[in-house]
Order: sequence, then structure tokens, then C-alpha cells
Amino acid sequence: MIDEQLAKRAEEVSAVLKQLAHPDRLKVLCGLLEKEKTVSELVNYAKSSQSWVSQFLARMKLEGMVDSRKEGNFVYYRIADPKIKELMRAIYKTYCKKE
Amino acid sequence: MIDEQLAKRAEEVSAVLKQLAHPDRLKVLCGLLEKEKTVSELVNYAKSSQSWVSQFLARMKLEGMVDSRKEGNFVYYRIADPKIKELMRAIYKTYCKKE
DNA sequence: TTGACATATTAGTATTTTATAATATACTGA
DNA sequence: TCAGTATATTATAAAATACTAATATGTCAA
Repeated sequence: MIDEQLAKRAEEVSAVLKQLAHPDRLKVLCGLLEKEKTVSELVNYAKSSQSWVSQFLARMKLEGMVDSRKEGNFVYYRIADPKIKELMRAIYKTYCKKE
Repeated sequence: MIDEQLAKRAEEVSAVLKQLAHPDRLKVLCGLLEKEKTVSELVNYAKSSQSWVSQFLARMKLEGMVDSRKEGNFVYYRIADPKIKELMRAIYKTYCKKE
């Protein structure tokens, strides 16, 4: 049964959802959906502050949701877990494709 | 573009995700996925407390995610917004159907 | 009407989250 | 080396969340 299987993973799943459950973080992940981006690009995209974005990117990285690579002065972030992408697309389908 | 459209709805969407982003609430919604249930059934299902479940059901109802009907001593809750069901199934697919 | 049960509400508190500001680090190019 | 830029870290304050406990409300059945 779908409900029981999902309920069993409630801790794991809700931890991920918690990260998506904030406008700034969701926007940042939206930005990363297209392609990898630097922190300052993400700051612009989400219209948030450098410090705050940097803070939650660090947390998301710890949780394995995103990963980063350094190139000179810049740090490029990308979505590391394909499940995140899948989830985002599903959310998009549900909330942006219907009326 | 998927990313921009979703980013525009970030406030709305993240508000919904926030409700899903807690093990107890997620479990309760799992329970409701199958069919409507009384508060005490949900309390058992989620292994949470009556007061707490009652509190967040009230909130979810306010946000239009669930609805309820009274029958004698019991109150039956159900998922009111089909988007929630859709989202839950997507989460299930992502987190329970793959390895 | 009373007692038992199901649910809701309220009050209060501990914890977590969300930010902001300040500072530190790391790299680049002159 | 220095100045400038990008990012990270730290400290901290304010707000929101997650509860618990106690009490209230409403319904049924005797």
C-alpha cells in the first residue's frame, strides 16, 4: 500500500521536504534545476542575502541535496540528488500545469 | 521555463510543503490517502497525541488541504485538495519505488 | 441528567528556524 | 604585496514551530 510505505519513510521524506518548504530555498532549487549556478547568481535569482543563501546551501549540501565545485573565486552549486529534481518537476506539474 | 514558473509560485507552494514537512503530518496525510479517517484513527496511525493531531488538522483545514465532516461523536477528515493527493503520490514514486 | 467518550481549544514552554550583521577566508589580478 | 571580489562562518536576536497539559465542548447512551 502506498500510504504505509510512505509513512515508513516519513522521517526521511519530511526532512527533505523541510528544505523545500521555504520560498527562498525553493527558488534557489528552481534556479539550479536549469543548470549549476554560483552563489551570487542564486542570491540574485532568489532575491535573498548572500549570507543566508550561503548558510542554507551549506545545510543542503550536508544533507546531500546539492553539491558544489570551486572555480577560482566562484563556487558553483548543483543539485546532487536526482530525487530532488524529480520532486521539483512533480511539484511543477501539480502547481503550474493545471488550473 | 519550468524553473521560472515554479519560482513565481514559491510562496504558495512552500506553504503547502511546510505542512507536509513533518513526520506526523505526513503520516496523517498518508493515512488519509486511502480513505477518510476519524481523528482517533489518525492519532493511532501517526502514533501522535490527540491534541497535537487535532491542532494541525485544524490548521490544514484552514489552508484548504483537508476537510472534515461530523458523524455523531466522531469527526472524519479527508484530503480536500486533489493537488495534495497528486503530490503525495509523486513523493511516493520518488522515495518508495526506486532504489 | 449523568457519565463516558471524541474532539477542540487554550495556555504555556522549549526548541528550531529565520534572518541580519559583522567578520573571516580564499582567490585573483595589478 | 595589496585591493577587490566571492563565499563562508559566527554570533545573536526575533519569530515561528512543536509540542504538553489542562480544560472545554459536544454527543451519545443509560
